[in-house]
Amino acid sequence: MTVGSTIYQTIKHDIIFGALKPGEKLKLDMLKKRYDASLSTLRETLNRLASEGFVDAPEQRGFYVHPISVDDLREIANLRVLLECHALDLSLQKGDTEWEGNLVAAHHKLYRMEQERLAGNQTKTEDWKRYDWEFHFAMIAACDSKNLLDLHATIFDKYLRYQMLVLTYRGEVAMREHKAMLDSALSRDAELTKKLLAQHVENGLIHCLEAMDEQELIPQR
Amino acid sequence: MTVGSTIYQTIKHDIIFGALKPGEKLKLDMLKKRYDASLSTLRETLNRLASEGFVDAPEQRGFYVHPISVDDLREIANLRVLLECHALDLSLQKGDTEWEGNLVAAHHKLYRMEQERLAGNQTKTEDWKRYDWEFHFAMIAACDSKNLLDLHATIFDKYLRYQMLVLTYRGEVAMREHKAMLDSALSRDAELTKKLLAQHVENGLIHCLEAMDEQELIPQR
DNA sequence: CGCTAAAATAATATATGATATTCTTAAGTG
DNA sequence: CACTTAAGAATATCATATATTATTTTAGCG
Repeated sequence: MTVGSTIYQTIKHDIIFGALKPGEKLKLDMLKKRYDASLSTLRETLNRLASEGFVDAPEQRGFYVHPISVDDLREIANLRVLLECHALDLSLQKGDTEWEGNLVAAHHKLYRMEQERLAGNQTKTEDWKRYDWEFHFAMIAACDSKNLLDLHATIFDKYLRYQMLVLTYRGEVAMREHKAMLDSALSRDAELTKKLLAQHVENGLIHCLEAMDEQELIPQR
Repeated sequence: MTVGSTIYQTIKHDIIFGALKPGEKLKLDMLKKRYDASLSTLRETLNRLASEGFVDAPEQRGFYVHPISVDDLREIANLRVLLECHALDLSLQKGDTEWEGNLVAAHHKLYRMEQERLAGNQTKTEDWKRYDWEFHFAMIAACDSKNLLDLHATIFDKYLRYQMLVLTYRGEVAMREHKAMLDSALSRDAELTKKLLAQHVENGLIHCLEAMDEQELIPQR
């Protein structure tokens, strides 16, 4: 698929980065114009997104961007910790030197981006988030379980949507957390790395919840 | 959707229960005749199943039933333990009397079915597996995380496909395991219940691996 | 004037046929 | 025997048509 996979990525991207808003009705007619694809292709895409949970598809009533809620965010943060910690365990056991190299590289790129943001350059948000993803992925890449990596990637994206929603930047703190995780991972201290990761996500969650509260973005359920 | 969701369930069922074999090519023409649905509906269905991992959809080359492998089974068993144990933790914390009632009921139905099988009645395999699912689901039903339950349900189904593949029956042993889990869950002993569950799945895994080996069903990767 | 029911409208789910592209296979060539 | 080419098969995409179901509007009634 060329058209299909393109549309899929585009719509998923638009949901994650908020161009398509939580709860928004996805009328096929509108999508057709907006993404310039045929009905069939669009419906295939929406079905995939529905089964991943980015889109709701109540019977006979079309498609909606999956709504947000505090509970949903909490669940997702918990699942991210669960899956990523488990993957970390495996990855720190199995990772070889090649893995270490990729990890160091991924961290370096993320670090550069974080520096830039600290210096005041708030552009390139998507690049920054991509580097963040690539770093976390590099950490668990050696876990050697495709099933696990797939589940994690989806949950990560769902978590990312909430982060993008409130666009909160934790600056130097998150930067230090990333560095600490890199170090503990390289020294193969799984327990410490998992603890740091859990805190990292937990801190992000708190930040996110506060911002959602301030911006009055959200129903409790 | 009536046609759509029906076809979805049917094809998923046929994959899990082996009517559609691992690695089998799913030609649209063939599916059209077999399930009596239109191309568009079928493609929507296959896209959903692909995103859940029951079907592979390599670009431009149609659809295939996701192949089996020893590694895949191992990954899935591990993920089932991870997700179900986590959900157990939450569920034992939060479950109320209503939950206990449903759990006892689910166990009773499973127990009856297991008795019947022990007595030699090997029919109703699908009912038996449904009761097994309902029991495990009842255990974690109070975890209060839709995201978690969804992930678990999918992993459970993938695990089930392997079980159906080798059709091994662990008889009295599995029966005792279920009873032990019921008791420890009702007494809210999360650690014990998790331990029992991990063993339960691990035992099933071993059984499955042995049977796969005997039946020469499988490539290592 | 507010409410319910009927009618009109809009949108979805499904099916079909058409076309361009791509994959697969078989045949032929060097 | 490897490689290229040509034929055939299958897929991906699109446009269109229709039945069914939601939603909105309108009209009628209390």
